Amino acid sequence: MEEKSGRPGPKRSLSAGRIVDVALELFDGEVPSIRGVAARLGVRPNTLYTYLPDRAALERALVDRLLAEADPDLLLGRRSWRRRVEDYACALRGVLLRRRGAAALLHSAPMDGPNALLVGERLLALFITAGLPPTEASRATYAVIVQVLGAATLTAADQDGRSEEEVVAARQSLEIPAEHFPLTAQTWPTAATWNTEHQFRWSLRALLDGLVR
Amino acid sequence: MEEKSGRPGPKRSLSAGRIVDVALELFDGEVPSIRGVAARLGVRPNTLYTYLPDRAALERALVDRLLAEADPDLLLGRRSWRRRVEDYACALRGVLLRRRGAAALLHSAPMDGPNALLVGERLLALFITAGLPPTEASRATYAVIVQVLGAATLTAADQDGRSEEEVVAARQSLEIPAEHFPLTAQTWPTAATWNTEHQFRWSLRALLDGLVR
DNA sequence: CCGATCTCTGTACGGCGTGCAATATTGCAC
DNA sequence: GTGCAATATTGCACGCCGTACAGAGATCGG
Repeated sequence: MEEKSGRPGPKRSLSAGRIVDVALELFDGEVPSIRGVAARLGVRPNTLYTYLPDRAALERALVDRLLAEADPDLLLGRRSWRRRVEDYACALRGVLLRRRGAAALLHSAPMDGPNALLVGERLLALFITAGLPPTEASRATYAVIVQVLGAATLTAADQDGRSEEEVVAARQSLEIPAEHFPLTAQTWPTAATWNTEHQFRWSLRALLDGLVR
Repeated sequence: MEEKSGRPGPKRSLSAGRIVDVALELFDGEVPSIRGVAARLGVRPNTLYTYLPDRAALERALVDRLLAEADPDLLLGRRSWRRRVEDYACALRGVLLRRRGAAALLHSAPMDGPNALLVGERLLALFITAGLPPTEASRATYAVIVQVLGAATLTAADQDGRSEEEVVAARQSLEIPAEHFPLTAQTWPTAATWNTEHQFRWSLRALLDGLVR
């Protein structure tokens, strides 16, 4: 019934989707190795090459999956457009921080998967709602993507598995040579919170202010 | 005369600095391998471990070198503070794009080297000049860093060695399914220019507007 | 001159991505 | 049913990678 085409050869024991599934499951800070994924699937490494051209394809597929873990429907609804952008951005940030290293991955490949397009479309709609002409709305969309991914990547690198409180405490106790960097030393209590969700929201709000000024 | 301490053992044939030198020279999209650097130095790979604890240390050292390639003095002078931020940001972007992959590298390690601190201090001073209270100036500094590194990283990933014109042309000829993403399709000519310096400056200006609103 | 100390090398281990030929399995045409 | 062509999976191999470890040679203070 649901047998696909009448092509000869043995049945496939896997699928690209299943491979990405377990790669995602194994994902922890880094994209798992081909051999690691194969081992978890109880299969020789080369078997994966039946389903994927190379490791880069696995990475690309992972990017799209990860993007889908933040619910794009947060960009819909009847809340204010700013609220929706903020909520979605925070959700995405959360996903990228929980999956350590995911941010760097997202950042390393051009995002042209279907999920990326969907998010772009909805951001675009939001900015047009906010009164921007289409051209500026497009630019604003990219600016927001940059800010969200950039912040998530830096925070993920700095965090490295620790909780937000631990990271702040660790930074707070850093010694800044006040004779060379007086302003930095003076404002260091704030700089210690650079990688918090609070700072994330603050930056995002500032950017949105500037975009619709 | 300049002989260091009277410590036994043969003279060192290298130095950490020299290693970073040739690593930078060999850098092209990715941090060169330990073995590659050693080969270029005419030495066995393990020799490098006399000067560096591990490969991560090489990466960290490279980050600081790369950061220094954009002249921090661009943040000084008597031009308007906005102009200085913009000029420095563009210079840094240029460095990160010329050295493909450098952006991702900068982004993957917490930046706490001396060069990073210097840049931070000067940005801080600029925002205080602009009238922000110290706490907000600190936050603004980070927001700018995020935007610059984020944009450079995404652009570097998308560019992959091609010129700006080639990238724009390639994106322009992409087919966007208008029935699913009407707004995206409509504004695609703009989206094709997302990774240009022009868009970079536009986003940065918007962010600065929002920061000092 | 001795012994301590340090640099550099030889060798090796375990991991990686992946190319290639062989093997086993299947569906289709006859 | 039988043979054929297409296919999935494997075994093996290659050339990379980072780096641990022990030993050889150089260079110093005493």
